[in-house]
Amino acid sequence: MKTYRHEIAGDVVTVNIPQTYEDLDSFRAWAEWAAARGPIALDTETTGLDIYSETFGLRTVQFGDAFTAWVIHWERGGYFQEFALWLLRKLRPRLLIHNASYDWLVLNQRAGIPLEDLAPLTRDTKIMATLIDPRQPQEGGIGTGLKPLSGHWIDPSAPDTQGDLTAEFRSLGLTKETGWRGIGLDHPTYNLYAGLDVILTARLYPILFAELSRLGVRPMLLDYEHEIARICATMQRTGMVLDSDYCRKMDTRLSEESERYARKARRYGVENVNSTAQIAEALTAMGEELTERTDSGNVKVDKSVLLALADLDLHSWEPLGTRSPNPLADAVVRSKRAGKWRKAYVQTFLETVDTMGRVHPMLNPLQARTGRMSITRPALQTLPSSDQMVRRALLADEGHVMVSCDFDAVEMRVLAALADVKRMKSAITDGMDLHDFTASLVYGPGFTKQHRKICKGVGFGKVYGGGAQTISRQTGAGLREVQGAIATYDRVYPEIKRFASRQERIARGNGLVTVTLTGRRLPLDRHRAYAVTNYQVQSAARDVLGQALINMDEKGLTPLLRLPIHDEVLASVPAREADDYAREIERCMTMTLGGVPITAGAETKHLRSWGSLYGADY
DNA sequence: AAGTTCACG
DNA sequence: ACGTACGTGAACTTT
Repeated sequence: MKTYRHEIAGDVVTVNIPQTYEDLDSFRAWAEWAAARGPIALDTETTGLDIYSETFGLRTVQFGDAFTAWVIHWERGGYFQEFALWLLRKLRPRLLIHNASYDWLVLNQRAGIPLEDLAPLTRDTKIMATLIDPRQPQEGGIGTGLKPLSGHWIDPSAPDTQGDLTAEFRSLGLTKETGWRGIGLDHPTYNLYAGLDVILTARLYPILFAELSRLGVRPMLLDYEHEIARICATMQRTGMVLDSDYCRKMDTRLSEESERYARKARRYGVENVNSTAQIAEALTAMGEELTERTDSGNVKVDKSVLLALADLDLHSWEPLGTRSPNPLADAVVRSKRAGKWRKAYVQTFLETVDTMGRVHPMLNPLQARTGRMSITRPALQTLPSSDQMVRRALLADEGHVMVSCDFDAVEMRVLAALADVKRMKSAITDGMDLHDFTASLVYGPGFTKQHRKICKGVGFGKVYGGGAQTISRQTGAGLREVQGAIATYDRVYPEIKRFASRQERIARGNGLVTVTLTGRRLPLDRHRAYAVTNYQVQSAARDVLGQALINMDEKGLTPLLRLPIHDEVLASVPAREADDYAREIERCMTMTLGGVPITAGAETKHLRSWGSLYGADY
């Protein structure tokens, strides 16, 4: 047995690395003893984060408690794998994992243990930490990584196992990317840190548990988050079918387009279309007046500035006919758009696709401060929606069609529920269009389309905490008119202002933390305490989506789910019963919140591509 | 590392 | 007293 010792919070802890069958037998004896006493912490070391690439490998599986860790060299195969599998399949102790989704998916993919088997055994210390404080260190929080949490709760001198290893990689001539694969399986630091991670996780658990109960966070919220984590991990495992041939054609086409317009920009002196300084200088030399400034005071040459110079509508890119188009501005926006679509989307699709032709984006069910989910590599929540070109690359399964189901104006409904806005609630219950109803209250029955637009803008302003200026800019309506609309809005829906000031007062009395309907604790930034309304609304809307996912899971729909997108769910459903599935998804997304009906509408064009739901048919 | 821009809800 | 649009991921340039 290879053994390392290390001091954590004044205790000497032991990291065992079994080398022989006899060593593994000792591991088994320890596991049986430990499992009888409580949960066992688990972690894995892998060759990288690309779980679904062919070359991905599971290197070690670590188990441990607060004093002892066992680093099992999975990579050595044979008995090493058998003992790890014995623990997970036969002994089945309760498990403590930091960021469980990752290890579930790794063990599912490389050890053949379904995540459905592991999830019910698991408590995730990252979820627990996020419910205590969701902020990252740079936002003024503790952080939710194992390193900052250990430093804060266990031992300020706890090693930065990842950071120190990265330094070790460099001294071995490896990089952050190649190190996890290239470092020797017997490297002392690698093994010591692999073991310390589970010891730290084991120590974190009781501390975070006590902290959650001290703060009064309901155990139900913790259970709910673990369910959502399982559902999201399942979606990640399933992935989405990619039309790779189409992607390659799109890659070529976008590359040509980007380069063609870049050449045109070069004729006007812009060598690099991504250089704001070059664009500003060249446009000024052409006699354009650039009046807008960025926050730091530089000349602003973003899309809205450039499209105006190119005489194009901000959304449709149709000619406006208000001035003679500036050819450089036109070339720059076109080159940049093609370049971005290619680099951020198409190329990431092709880089991340697995051998079965599926992409498996990473879903983080609890990423934003408000609890909102995020999706990365590829960032499938942010694909262009104005044009179906990029979304066309993603398909429903063979024999399936794509369905998307959106909540109806969920944030306004959540606001009505949380703030108990009487007239809003009855309008929603009566099935009226909320912005029409508001416009009729503000402007009378003869309201115009422009009036409705202003009221919609004011509604957004309420949800986001925006002022008259921003709403005026967004809606294009005059400042005075918007100011008047806001004043009337506040008169007809007086509960919103009352809710906002009440929530802000409570948060200030609670160390600048607002607690949501579901018991989520959301820290506010001192200078933006007004954001409390948005935090409350955004977070409750996220929990409505979470509940919908759980409803769908209970109906056995999880294998069909593809993506959660804030107020929308994307699913791949059998073509023949598509409409039945669409109705079932709608039912799962329908609920009431504080007496307000939350409804959803599913859409399908009975076609395979996601792009089919946007514009023309494909 | 900071700043800018652009894609989404 | 006043007024503040919210939350993300990703690529790229400049420093």
